[in-house]
Amino acid sequence: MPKLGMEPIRRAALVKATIEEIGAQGSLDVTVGQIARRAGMSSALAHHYFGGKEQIFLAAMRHILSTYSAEVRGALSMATDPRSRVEAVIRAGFSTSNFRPEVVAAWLNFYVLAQTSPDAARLLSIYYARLRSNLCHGLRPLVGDRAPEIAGRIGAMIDGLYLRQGLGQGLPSGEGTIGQVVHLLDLELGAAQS
Amino acid sequence: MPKLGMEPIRRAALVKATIEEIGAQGSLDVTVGQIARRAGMSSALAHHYFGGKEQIFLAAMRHILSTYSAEVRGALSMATDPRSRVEAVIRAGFSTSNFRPEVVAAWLNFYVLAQTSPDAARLLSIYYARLRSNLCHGLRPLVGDRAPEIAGRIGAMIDGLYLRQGLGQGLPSGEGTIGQVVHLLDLELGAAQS
DNA sequence: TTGTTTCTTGATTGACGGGTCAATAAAGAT
DNA sequence: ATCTTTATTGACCCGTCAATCAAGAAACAA
Repeated sequence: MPKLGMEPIRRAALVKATIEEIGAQGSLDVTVGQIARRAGMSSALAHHYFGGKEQIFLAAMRHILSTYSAEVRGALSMATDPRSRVEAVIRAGFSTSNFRPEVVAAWLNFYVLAQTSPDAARLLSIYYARLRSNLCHGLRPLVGDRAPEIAGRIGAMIDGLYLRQGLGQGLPSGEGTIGQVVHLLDLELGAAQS
Repeated sequence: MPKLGMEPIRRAALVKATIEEIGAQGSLDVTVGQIARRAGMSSALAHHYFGGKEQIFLAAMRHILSTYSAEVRGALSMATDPRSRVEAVIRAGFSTSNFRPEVVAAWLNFYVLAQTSPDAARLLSIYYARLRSNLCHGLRPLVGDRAPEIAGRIGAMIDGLYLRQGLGQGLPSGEGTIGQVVHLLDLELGAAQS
């Protein structure tokens, strides 16, 4: 049965299974055995390819982050004016792929992991820096030096809405969630003009 | 050595030790043994008084929530006009006692617990309902029917800033954090007037 | 004194989970 | 044909941890 060149296939399957398992179980405590079973292999093979549980999680996190980055790039490529740039970043953050319950649950899991794992903390800070940079890039032509603080507030609200969604305390419709952030953007732009 | 009437003393010591241990260790995974050792007793005694690990956590969460409620009541008692009522709620949420790293870490822990424990989820929803109610009560005289959605945005930003603080990605000064939310309040009030 | 209740812990149990290892099997290389 | 590399797993080890239990020690009641 052993086919050659299995490594990338197995790694991708494990990353996919990790995200699915977190979402399916709802819990943030998933075992390597559960992930491996969902991916159709033994837990020993998961260890063979990744070395440990934490590295499996980090690989899943990198996958989510790279997907997110690609979506942001795609959305930005269609934006012409600064205002639509900012909206593109917000919409990408709340895109269906990022907003699926299992991905939100994965984010919560990674938040927890970032408390103890320097690698996870580093990845998270990269995400924050990128988000800030993307928002500032669109905001600076509109509000100048006030861009960083406005970006901070928008980012905080995105995180807060994410959290509530993950806890099942958010609004039922995800579209309304985007509207909340866009509303904040409107307020900030209106205040900066005066 | 056994003194009589130890139960309330032991329970309070365990609640205090639970919060301290979460903050001291930084991690969200604390064991009953660590909590009991910090409280100066054996893990068996902790089980004797609380029955299980989850109930220890829930007791600590209830303590934090009741402290928070008392602070909100105290701050509201000194507010006269609606605007200062809203600010009082915001300031109480970011009071030094709620904003200490160990309390923030405890909140993250309870978020995680709420994913699996119905009791924890119930407590969290009570917190959310109270926060919404407190904010709406102050906002309604100012903005009328728009109070609920504005309260939702303010609450989301509070949560988001909490999250960043817990992850060490927030601003160094907690005072600036309050300013962010007050800034949002100003924007919302200004927009509602027009 | 003789129970009885309250407090307290060391020792133990049982389960779970991450990680390792030897062994097996296929595919290619020499 | 033999050797090496890659793939794969079942079985096992070891540590951790929640929860239990039996027993001891102090205060109190009879």
